[in-house]
Amino acid sequence: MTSPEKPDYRNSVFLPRTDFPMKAGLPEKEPAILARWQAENLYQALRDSRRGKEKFILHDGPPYANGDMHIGHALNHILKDTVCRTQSSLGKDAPYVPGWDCHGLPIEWKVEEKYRAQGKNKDEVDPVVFRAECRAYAQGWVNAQREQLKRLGINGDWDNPYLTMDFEAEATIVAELLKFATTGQLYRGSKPVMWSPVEKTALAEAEVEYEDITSTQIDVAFEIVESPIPQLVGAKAVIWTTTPWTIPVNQALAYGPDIDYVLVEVLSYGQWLDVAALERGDPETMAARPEPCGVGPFLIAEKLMDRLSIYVSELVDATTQLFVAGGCKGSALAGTIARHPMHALGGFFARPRPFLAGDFVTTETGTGLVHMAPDHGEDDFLLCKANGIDPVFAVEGDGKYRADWLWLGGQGNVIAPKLNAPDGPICSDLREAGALLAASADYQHSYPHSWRSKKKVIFRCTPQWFIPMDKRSTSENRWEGEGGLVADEHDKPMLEGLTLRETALTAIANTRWVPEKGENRIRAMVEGRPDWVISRQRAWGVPITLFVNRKTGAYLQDPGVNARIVAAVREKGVDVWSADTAQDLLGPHYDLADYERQTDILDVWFDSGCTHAFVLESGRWPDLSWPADLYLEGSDQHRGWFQSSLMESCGTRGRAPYKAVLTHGMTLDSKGYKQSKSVGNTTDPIKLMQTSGADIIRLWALTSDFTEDHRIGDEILKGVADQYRKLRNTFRYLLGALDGWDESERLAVADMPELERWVLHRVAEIDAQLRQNIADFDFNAYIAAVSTFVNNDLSAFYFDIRKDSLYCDAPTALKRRAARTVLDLLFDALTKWLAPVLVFTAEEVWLTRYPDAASVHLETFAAVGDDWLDGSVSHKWNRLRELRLLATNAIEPMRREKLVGSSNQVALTFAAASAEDRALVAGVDFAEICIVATVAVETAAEGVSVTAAPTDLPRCDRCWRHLPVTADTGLCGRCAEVVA
RNA sequence: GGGCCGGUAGCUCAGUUGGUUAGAGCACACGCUUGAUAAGCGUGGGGUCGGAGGUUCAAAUCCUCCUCGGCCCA
Repeated sequence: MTSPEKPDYRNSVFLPRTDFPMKAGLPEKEPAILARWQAENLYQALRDSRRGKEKFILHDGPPYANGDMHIGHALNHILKDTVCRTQSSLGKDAPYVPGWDCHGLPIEWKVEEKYRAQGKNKDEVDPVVFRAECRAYAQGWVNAQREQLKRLGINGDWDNPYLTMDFEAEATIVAELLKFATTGQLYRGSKPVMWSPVEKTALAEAEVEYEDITSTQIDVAFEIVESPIPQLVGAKAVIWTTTPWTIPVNQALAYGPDIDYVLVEVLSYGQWLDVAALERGDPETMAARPEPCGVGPFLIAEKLMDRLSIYVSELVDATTQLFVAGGCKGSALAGTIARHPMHALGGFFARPRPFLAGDFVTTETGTGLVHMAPDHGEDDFLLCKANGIDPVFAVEGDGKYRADWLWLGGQGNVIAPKLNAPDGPICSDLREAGALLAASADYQHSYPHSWRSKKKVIFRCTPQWFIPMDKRSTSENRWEGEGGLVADEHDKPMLEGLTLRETALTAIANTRWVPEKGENRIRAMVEGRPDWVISRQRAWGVPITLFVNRKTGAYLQDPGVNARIVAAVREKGVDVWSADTAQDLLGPHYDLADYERQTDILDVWFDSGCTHAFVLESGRWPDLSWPADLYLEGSDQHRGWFQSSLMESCGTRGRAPYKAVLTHGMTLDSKGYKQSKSVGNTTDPIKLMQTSGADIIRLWALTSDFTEDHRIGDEILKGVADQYRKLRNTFRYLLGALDGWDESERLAVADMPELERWVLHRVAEIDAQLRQNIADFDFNAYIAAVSTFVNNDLSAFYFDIRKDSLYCDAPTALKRRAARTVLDLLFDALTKWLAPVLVFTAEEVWLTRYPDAASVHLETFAAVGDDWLDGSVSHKWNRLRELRLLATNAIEPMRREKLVGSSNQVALTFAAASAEDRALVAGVDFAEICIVATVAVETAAEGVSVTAAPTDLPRCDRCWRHLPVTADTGLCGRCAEVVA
């Protein structure tokens, strides 16, 4: 109860007043702000306001147009948006043209799925119709993701995004491919791919699933016909396989160079044999040694020789004994040659089967010797290729051996259990040839199956188009077309005699990688990568528009034909590459009958590798230019887009299409595990926008260390929301304290108290730091700097001290005017600093203060006054804050003992040995700084200490400070004047 | 299985070329304020720096191994 005689001075106090609510309500508010931006065309307005300014070109890596935005997309786009917005805050022109990757298998799949649901087979559908469906499907997801990204507050040219399926883009991709063709940087080779004999098509890894099956395992003897080790000649190398059907395509044997091998004789003595004595070389036993029994001797890994005993006893009789007649390291087997069990058939089967050293050979299963069919295995293919052995394409697309194959020609299917069975044709023939040591249909293992037909798939070599990594460029095949020469210090055309790999490695060295470790990663990958396979046997993509001469096997290189093809694609899209149009595209000088029109399409990575050409260089987006200042994607893109773009650009322009590359890590769940829908540990940004708001997600993205893998989860988001609330309340306080602000209040810095000058000094310091953080793309440090400033310097210190002046001083008081001037400057600085991060909240704050103003996002950072940085003020106030800490520490025990409540009730005694400290405290209103009643300064013998006691002074009824007051009014002198 | 990257309070992050007792913010606990009030201020507890070994006068920091997790590849 207020006593009646005491007037209530509440209404004479200038308390903060604002409509800006403490509770954000972002999910409702953000869409309204978005609508406003859309209505005023913020993106275009920003371009207009930065016209002619220094550019910063971030080139958007295209997400795949398939499915809703997930947290990884959200993070990636928030970072891109923050980069553009912060660059824009510095006054640069930082356009952002978003794009999508639209071709490729996953989309094709979804469309096929739809057909299957209708009981239709993809093969029955006209490719033109099929591609139109794919196009529509991709466009649908482009539209969906576009809305989701807009909702996140990403500022971009959403009305004019780039799509890799635009006819213009498709034409550019074809043109880029033809540049590789023109410079001789394409060749047709072959490579084993996953192949489904049922669907008669190549499969991608994602189309394959693994199932447990039981296969026939066989052990086969290959007779050695030549070897640097004479004892080996005539011996039988034992191999083991679970795919008997690959034996008719065998071309070599592989051994492990470090594996120990033994030559094992099989003795049939018919009675007990002292093997130990034999191995000792005991002469008596040796003399009585029986002749080998006719099978063997066998070459096998020492560790696996027990395997022999399993079946030799069956082959000969139960009394066999194994005798190790010699041994060697695998490396000694180099130069050894065997012959195929079916060598008698002649031709292919009569060729020598060399022993090759393979690192992949282990002694975990089998015999330590591996039969090599380069047609049907990755390891086999690479090892044979390195030794000059090419695939023979004996198995056709339907899984049958080709008709002219000497052994089993026209038979198959190779995945049929019957063909591979122990009593099937392969085993029977091998048995007859005396080469089959064992066969049993009992090997259980996991084996790839087609995701659709559920049938087994095989590895099968098929012809593919490649871009060579190590072919030396020559003057006649260097590309010097448009875009080839760019004025840039790093730019060097692909030099005479350099390979694509060398050019790319140089480009990597000339690129800024953020964080730096990204450079290691991509360099290692480029150093080790094989030739780029650019062909796919698919429908939804950009065709490999090559005509191959049926006689010479060379692809046609005619600028006129190429120009016609590019023009046709530009006009009509990829459908224009068809059998019907082929002759027209070839033109009158060539006869289609002489040429094989390629029907493969391009790897979608080639598409994405061309975006720099289509988007930056084409002029279609006049705000953009080539090369990009920055590419910004997840660290997985070192293998993906960063590399495809690098290869494409190096092959055609001799340098990278980017000056710098920023990578972010993957977003994991709260425990650090990978997010996956099936585990159910995903965080859905779309839901989060509906419950918490986009600004919360944005703040999360930037407070995490996004350069590494980072986490998201409820607890983390709660912390982010707390941090958001602190920032929001700071704005609320600023708005409230600046209520009724009038320009006439503004005071020059020189007229301000030192406390205000200290705040401005801090603003200047932070401004400099933030600019550095922007240059480093270190947004984590950026937010931390702003947050710490708000918490420590403002909320806990400056605001707390200045409440008295703001609430109780007369509006004309210089101190209050100085404080309000600084609050105004702080409002300006903070709003603009946070605008690139809390894009919605900053706008809400800005428009609350300036309802008729244009968007805060058109602004640049607040100008820092020349006179703000002040080292001596900074030094002095840093010390004062240390001394203030002693004061708060001294007050705390009194509070606990209930001697005082508010610090205003405290009388401090400051004792210091240092005259400097004493002068410092005496030279300022230290009571005001500590928010206490009085401060007495004393000289101490040593050190510095602060003691606290309750003050005797009465409380002013208006300002609540303990001061001398006039008895009748209950007011201190200051308040009496203000009230009067 | 291979290459690369990472593990610092409950959470998010700092931690210079090795150099005092490893820091900040948030959260938590306690207290103050009740004129920023579903706010603000103060004080406090909390870490064998993933584990083990090594180098060194000295290790979160350098080396080796192990472990957990991630990306890419096989």
